[in-house]
Amino acid sequence: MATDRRGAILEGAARVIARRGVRGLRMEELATEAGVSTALIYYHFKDRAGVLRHTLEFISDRADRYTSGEDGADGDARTGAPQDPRWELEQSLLLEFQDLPEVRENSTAWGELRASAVFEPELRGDLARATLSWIHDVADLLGGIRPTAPAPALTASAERLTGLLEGLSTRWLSGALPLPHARELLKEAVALEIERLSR
Amino acid sequence: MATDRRGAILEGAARVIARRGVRGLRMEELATEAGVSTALIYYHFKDRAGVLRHTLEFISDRADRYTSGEDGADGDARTGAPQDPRWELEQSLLLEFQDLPEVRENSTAWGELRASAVFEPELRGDLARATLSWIHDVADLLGGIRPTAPAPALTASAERLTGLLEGLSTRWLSGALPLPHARELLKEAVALEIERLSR
DNA sequence: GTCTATATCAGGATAGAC
DNA sequence: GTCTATCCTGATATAGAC
Repeated sequence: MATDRRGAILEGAARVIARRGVRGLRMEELATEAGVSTALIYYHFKDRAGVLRHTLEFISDRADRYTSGEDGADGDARTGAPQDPRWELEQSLLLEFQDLPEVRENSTAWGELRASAVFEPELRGDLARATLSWIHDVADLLGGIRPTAPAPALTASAERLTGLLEGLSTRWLSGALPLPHARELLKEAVALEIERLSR
Repeated sequence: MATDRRGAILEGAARVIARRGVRGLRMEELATEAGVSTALIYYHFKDRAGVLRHTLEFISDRADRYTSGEDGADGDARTGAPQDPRWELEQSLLLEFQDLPEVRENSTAWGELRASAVFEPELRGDLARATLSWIHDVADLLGGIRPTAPAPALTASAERLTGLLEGLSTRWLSGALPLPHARELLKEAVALEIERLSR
């Protein structure tokens, strides 16, 4: 749980970003949040942009962790038993729609980074890499469900599902879409894509 | 084309926001862009927040205008002839994926607005209203294609399509998704939803 | 209505001690 | 590695002349 200062700063940054947004991140508020001085932040991360970059990395690692089931909500991961692939896909997508602090932080920060990348090209590289690997993972899960579907079709489905997820997520976080409804919409989309891949 | 200063400021603000984002809008850059002094901006709009409010209003009015076909890309709107409903639906969605300055400006500003609403609850009201009416319009178009589909199913499809559109739009604007590919993905999603509604 | 200053201040960044 | 203190840029906003 990061007793080291560096880790504490990153965790603090994730919380502050979730609260204020990337553009609302103030070095001093972050210092207070993490219980350190501003100078220490600069010592570890060079400048504000450095904080942002490393926080993005930190967040996507964390998302990988909870997405790949190590601490799945149902504890099913403890049994080494192979999961139903469709159930696994749904879970991995629906995990993003939970009202838990860590999930909310990740979603918020992710949305912020995505939105910031529109104006800050230096963020795009990492973001593109993370997105690509996410799409790839989802395509793999789809491939587990429809082994005969051609790769490009799997990728396209994964792009739509993850794109929809991002769109709905922002609506959720901005209070425009209740969580259960978001989950319903996404589940139905999964059903449609799976059906499509069997043709 | 707004020869008056006030209009020039709003047009300039739309351009600057598209370039720098809502949070990157600097009063001085706006002044230069619009060819006026900063003092004049404050004279007309009171403060930075005032500029933002009026610009967003300006932008959503403009989006209504081009979305409702007055200057459709093909000029088909001049003939009073009833359009093919599916073609009409695709057009109205794909209009958001064009690399024209005005469209880019509107999409960018809309994305910014949506992202800002996550942290600024006072923006949520207008945004929710606009979103709802958009969803309603799309559901109507879907109803024109599948007249027998029940209303809730139409709404759900419209929510998914508009949600996907927003998600893909941000990816496009952040350089993660080429425009033609975004269009393909969206078209296929339309096809899937229409097919679904016929069951 | 519009401009040329300029006051004011927040916040990013650094120096230097420990 | 970490802190205290402080500098200084850049951005909002205002005063006052025309």
